[in-house]
Amino acid sequence: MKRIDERFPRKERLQGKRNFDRVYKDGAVYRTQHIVLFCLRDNVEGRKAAFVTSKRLGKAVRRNRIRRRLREAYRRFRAGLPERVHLVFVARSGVAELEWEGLLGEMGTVLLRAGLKKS
RNA sequence: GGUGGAAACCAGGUGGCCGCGCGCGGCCCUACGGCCGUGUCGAGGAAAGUCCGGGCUCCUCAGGGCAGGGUGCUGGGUAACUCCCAGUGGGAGAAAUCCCAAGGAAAGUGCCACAGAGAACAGACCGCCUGCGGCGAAAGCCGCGGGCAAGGGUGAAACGGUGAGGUAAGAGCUCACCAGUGCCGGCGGCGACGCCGGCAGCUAGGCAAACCCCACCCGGAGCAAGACCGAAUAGGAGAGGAGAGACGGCCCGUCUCGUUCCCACUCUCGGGUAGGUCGCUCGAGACGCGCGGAGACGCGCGUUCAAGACAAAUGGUCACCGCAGCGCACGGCCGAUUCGUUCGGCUUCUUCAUGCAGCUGACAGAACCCGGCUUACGGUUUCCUCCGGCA
RNA sequence: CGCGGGGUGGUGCAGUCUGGUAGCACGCCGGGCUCAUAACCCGGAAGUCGCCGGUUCGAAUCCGGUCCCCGCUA
Repeated sequence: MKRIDERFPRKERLQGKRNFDRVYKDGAVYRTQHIVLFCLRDNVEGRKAAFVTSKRLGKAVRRNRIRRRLREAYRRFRAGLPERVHLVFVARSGVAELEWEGLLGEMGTVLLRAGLKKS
């Protein structure tokens, strides 16, 4: 079996306030129960993603854990995504209680809805 | 076994698979960077709150004062502290032990509600005693005046306590003892202070976490400090300045021609935004040993380099093992029973001792770096206090 | 990183500086007025003063600690 590329290097992280603002302003929005996805495909450089955990989700330890799990889940789908797309994943309350399989499933769902992934 | 208290320590482990950051090595490469390999490498005791104290950096700098703020028993530790250690004096407790912003109220100002007669150079309601007058058989009562502060009552607090003398009744009015205050002396201690002796006066309220006084300390900002590199656009400074003149503006000139400057163009320079790099981790460092000290801590020697992110890395997932608790089963005990069994309850003690792919596992994430404080929180060990039982 | 403001009946606020009585409005409850409702009139209940300590005879108030909420600068 061919090993799939599950890496997520630093340069694929979305950084800088202006990039975020652009995705929030011009990007399309897709929601599931625990994830909100902002997605911008027009006129962007590279494939970049970011994960947002607001203070409402808990203190720093809890937010870090949520963000790390989201990133791990994203890694599983990264290779099948388009080359030019900016993504911002926003965690909603309840993600922390989600099982790993459930989180993977939800990540797949939200990417499917955004049309970034074939079923 | 319980109970209360004090210290010290730990912060589950191992291994796959997939990732992230950093360092090192190699290869590719103009460079940014990419790929591969590799590592005693990669969160905490509080990384937290940001309550103190420093280092570091910049600003202002001739020195000082005032204002403002902080601290407040003594001695020591420290780079420094509001911290720590050792003591002193108070307080809590049966004890182990713990707690205390603990200078000054005979510098000044202010406050002390309600109650109460009186609350700050005390006061006289009831009361006690007494002189005179009146009434009355008397006890006594009434009126006017005087003496007193023992007793009652109020209050958080009422101007020493007990006893004796004294007196009309009383009172530190006098005396003895005690408590407390001030002063002097001696002894011990570096000192706070303690102990002892003497003298004085006769009692002097509390609150300075009220204003304040006294002593000591404090310049301001903060790593988004600060340093360097530096697009695009606009603007600034300087240099060059061809060609055309039918054609920009201005000046000289009637016009033509011509010239200077501006503009345009080219080049250079400096400031500087976005952005990037540095600051950024070797430091009051960590560990070990020895010495000094009662301790905080200090000194010496040796070894060692152990996170550096920036919409913010240090993880995700699976398996096994360990510890503690819980649950269930089994076992044990008790009760009921149709006495094969089945059902229900308990499993708190003693001895022996078993299983489960069972469940649960605390507080919490570095953001320039240290020293503290405070708060959150799971567990282990040791020592001590008191209580109960057994020997 | 550095600061500021706030927490008091159900709600919104006074009172805190200068310590002794917690007050106002709306709402709520009961009664009256009305055929009835509103308005109006009368009466009433309701507050661990965020929490924990300390100072004081006495603390919402003074002091220290702590928790939460809101906001500001870069």
